[in-house]
Amino acid sequence: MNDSTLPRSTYAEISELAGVSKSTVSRVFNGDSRVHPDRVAAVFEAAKQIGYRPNRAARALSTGRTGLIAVVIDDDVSALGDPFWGMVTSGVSRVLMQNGLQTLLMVAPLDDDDGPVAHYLESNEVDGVIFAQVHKDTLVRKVAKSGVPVVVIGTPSDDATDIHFVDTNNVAGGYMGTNHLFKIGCKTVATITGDIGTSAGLHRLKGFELAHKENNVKLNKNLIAYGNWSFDSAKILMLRLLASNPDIDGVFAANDISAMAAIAAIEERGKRVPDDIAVVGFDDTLVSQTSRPALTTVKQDIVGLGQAAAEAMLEIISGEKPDSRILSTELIIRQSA
Amino acid sequence: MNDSTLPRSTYAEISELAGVSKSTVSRVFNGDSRVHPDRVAAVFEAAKQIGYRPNRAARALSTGRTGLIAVVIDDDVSALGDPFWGMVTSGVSRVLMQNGLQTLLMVAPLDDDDGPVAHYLESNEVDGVIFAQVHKDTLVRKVAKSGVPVVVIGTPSDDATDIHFVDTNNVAGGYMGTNHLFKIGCKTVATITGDIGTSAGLHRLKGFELAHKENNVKLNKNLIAYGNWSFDSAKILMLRLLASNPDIDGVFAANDISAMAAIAAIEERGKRVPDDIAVVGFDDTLVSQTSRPALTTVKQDIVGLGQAAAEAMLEIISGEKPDSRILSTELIIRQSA
DNA sequence: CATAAACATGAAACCGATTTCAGCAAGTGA
DNA sequence: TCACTTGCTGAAATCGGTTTCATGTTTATG
Repeated sequence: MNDSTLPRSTYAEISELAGVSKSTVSRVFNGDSRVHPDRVAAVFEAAKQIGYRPNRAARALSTGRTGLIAVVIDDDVSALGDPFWGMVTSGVSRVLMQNGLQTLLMVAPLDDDDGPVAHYLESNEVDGVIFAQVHKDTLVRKVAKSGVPVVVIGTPSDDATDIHFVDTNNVAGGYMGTNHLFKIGCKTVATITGDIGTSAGLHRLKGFELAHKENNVKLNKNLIAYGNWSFDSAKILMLRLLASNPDIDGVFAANDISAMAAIAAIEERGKRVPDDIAVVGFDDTLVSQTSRPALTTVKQDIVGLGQAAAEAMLEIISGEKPDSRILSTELIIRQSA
Repeated sequence: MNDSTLPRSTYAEISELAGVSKSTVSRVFNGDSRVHPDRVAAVFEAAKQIGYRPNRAARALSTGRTGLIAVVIDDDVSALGDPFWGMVTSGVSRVLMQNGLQTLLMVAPLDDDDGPVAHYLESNEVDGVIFAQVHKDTLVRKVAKSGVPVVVIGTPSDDATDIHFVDTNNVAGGYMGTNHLFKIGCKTVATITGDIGTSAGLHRLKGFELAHKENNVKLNKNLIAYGNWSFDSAKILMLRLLASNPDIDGVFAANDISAMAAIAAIEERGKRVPDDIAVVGFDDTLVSQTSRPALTTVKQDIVGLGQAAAEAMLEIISGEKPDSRILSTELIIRQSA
């Protein structure tokens, strides 16, 4: 059954060695203040001596808490190639680990709210769930309703106000990027959106529209191309935009990868960046530094987003009701605009 | 204690509803063939009716298996920005999930073989550990010795032959990339290595050297620049190479990011890629498709690497002793060489 | 000084599965 | 028909912690 090569160590052994009961051992390890200092010392000493390691399964069984937080990432192709999610996850993992919790990673389709993933999340196998890249929030709502603490990275739809979320200020970011294009003199600014089924995609587009209003530029719907974060879609869209609107002199792309695609399309049509057309991206991932021309982009704190989500989760678990957090963005000016 | 909002469901309830004992319920769920078909049906029917969900903690406590596999990724800066590890991990996760196991992600420094991570891994909290990005294998050896199944992504040092590993054929890949440069007519080929403290970095360099031998080109040690996978280090090294060896006409970079950096450095010095200097990368991550000129690179199956690691882990757990697997590489010719 | 309240502790029940062991029923062989 | 497998089943022990409850000991209160 248990055939570990390590010597087993249990409360029973500590209790024997320290001359106290299992109950007292448990109290000591859980910081119960009522135990006499001498016993506390004896227990710690005994534990150290036999190299005690707690058995989490046993603890989980009796407390109902597993010490695991699931991070659920939507399993579509774009999730894999984009370093974004790895960075978010490492931010989550770092904070959780510092607090004695472990990160359970689930890369799975989120549109199935009755599949194995849904069952797993609802079954108290984890103490909380952090959702990322949400298109549909039916699964999120279902899990939240089952009583499991939930934090969403991104902004849930308006009618899910009871769900805690952490997000980048994508409206401000979209505004910032677009506004920069107007400020450097662009007259005809197009955008390649992200997936507007996600809050990030939608909000960045809102920021784009807001910048038009603030700069008293009439919004031309023909200059909005609806993409899905991917290089291929963005490139096709940019080529189309150039064909139908030859006077474009600025492009705001909803992520760095789309911006790269836009630049590729623009140069393919014999125009130059930034001289003929300026391009602004979003994310400030590695590509924005490594591309040529280096990409002017709206920076978001990706690792910080993961950390904030984990911190929110910790607060919720400890019974607090934290406010949702919106992280600010910053314009990084390089060469492309 | 257990205050889930879901109705609790246990073997006891099934047993009552189905009119059998808990023992029989357990046998049914574990596929014990001795149970009478009628009872099996009754148990499944009862389970479905009350919406039974197993409690993994309870199972873990009595079997000693947790159903968790840890993926341990070395926590240095390069791990974050590089999409490589996210892709590997998603490959692992997919295979494990298909087999009812969960992926526990630990992003942690691997040089501490007596810290909390080490203790956790040795404490039978997980059924197996997959290590990635290994510089030093002291922790790996320690965990393996403690009796926990271990799979390494990468190749461990020669004296750790008992540890199972899964790797890309980096020597062949390095050869392939370098050989291509010779085949297209390059005479003076430099390389920017990865971290040669890792097997991947070292083996790609070996492949570079091998290609020289096969092409009867004398190896010039001055053309080897020792990098660490990062953009910044690679760019500085490339600038140095150009300064000291003005006749370089080909560069093999140990990863795509370094190749991007090399191209940036080359163009900064007023030379053109591939006309003046051809550049080959390694990985075939997204950047190699999105860069301009598009990067000629050695493709490795990154997701497949994760999948292979997970499959090896499954075999080890089920008592087999699988052979270590070496995945092949493929040259993807684009524009940069 | 008597009584109540606070404190410190151990015995035992409990969490929800798995597994051993014993026992009953049916089938086999002599 | 008797002894003996073989097949199927349930009671009870077990995994390693946590928690309740009862008890003995101090300290505070009137």
